[in-house]
Amino acid sequence: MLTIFRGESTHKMDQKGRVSIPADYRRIIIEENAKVGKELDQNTLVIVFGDNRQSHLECYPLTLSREIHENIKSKFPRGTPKREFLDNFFETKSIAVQIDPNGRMLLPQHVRTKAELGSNVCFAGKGESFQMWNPEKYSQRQKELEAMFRDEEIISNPLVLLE
Amino acid sequence: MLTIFRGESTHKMDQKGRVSIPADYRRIIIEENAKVGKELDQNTLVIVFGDNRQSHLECYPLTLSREIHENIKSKFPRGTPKREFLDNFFETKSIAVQIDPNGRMLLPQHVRTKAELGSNVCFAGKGESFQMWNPEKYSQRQKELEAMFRDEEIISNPLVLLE
DNA sequence: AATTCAAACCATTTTATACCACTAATTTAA
DNA sequence: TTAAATTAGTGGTATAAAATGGTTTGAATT
Repeated sequence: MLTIFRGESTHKMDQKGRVSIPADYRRIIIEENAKVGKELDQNTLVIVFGDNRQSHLECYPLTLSREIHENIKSKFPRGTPKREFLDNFFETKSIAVQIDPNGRMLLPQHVRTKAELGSNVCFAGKGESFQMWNPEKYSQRQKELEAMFRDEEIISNPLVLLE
Repeated sequence: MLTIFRGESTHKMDQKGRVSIPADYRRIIIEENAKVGKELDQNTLVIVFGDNRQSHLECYPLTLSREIHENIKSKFPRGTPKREFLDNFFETKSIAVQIDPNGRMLLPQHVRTKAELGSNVCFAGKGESFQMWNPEKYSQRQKELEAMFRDEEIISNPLVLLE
């Protein structure tokens, strides 16, 4: 089984804020969460909505959420500005949601508003996490990404960047 | 594990000073307190209002309150200025409140006054603790935080801070 | 005895969760 | 390769829980 979030897809969100989680993402989340323990948390995922520099939602299993938390704690002493900033970004500006029996999650209103989500939501796998986007914002971001390396370097194949 | 205070929300406070504690925070508090023992203390939480450098309330379960207390005792000998300062900050300028059968806490008048709390209270999860804020003060602080790293470093994603 | 404040109780609104049903797509097995 | 079975995605409804407002009781204070 691949523990890599892959691919892009669009799902419906209803008025109550319910969205189906792509089935393969769901499997990865459950499988990852199993490593952490606690049966109760088994179908939990963490969603970071962050501050105004980000217009999408960043989603990950408890394993990665915990890794980030531990990183923050060990690298930045309590009371320092960076610590406060990071705690705020990754903990205050985030939520934990449950996967319901139908494989959906329920996004609270303030999160939907923050990410400008309407009746359609784009999912994008990003390896160890996945993202949720407003479809327009998403294709906009895609264009930006494509343009980003078009001019300076002529890249026939992005693999060259890995050299 | 899910014992991390997360997210932000706003709750009403009535004239008597009663505020609902976000349900997930409540669960974490109870779960944490269970580690300490004493059935009586099961639904107690500690609120530090501190001195004038802080305009919010810092709230945590008995486990953390105890940990802080032990830390102070072991690191600063009785009679030293630092010891006096810390005792004053974390013990004198704090209260222990109960969670009532409806999931609310009752804030005494002097604490409400100190934190400038009116009919709306902002809750902000901070990992091992959570905070309560006057909504205006809160959004003001948020702006400050966001500005804090905008100019000096170009951060497309705060994760780079973790490298 | 009157006043104040905390605690308990009760009721309503809102929101989240569970439950059920349908369709489409995919997989499995005959 | 088709029919049956399963899984995915979606919508609606019923139920439970959370948030909050109000009233009453009880203890402590003046």
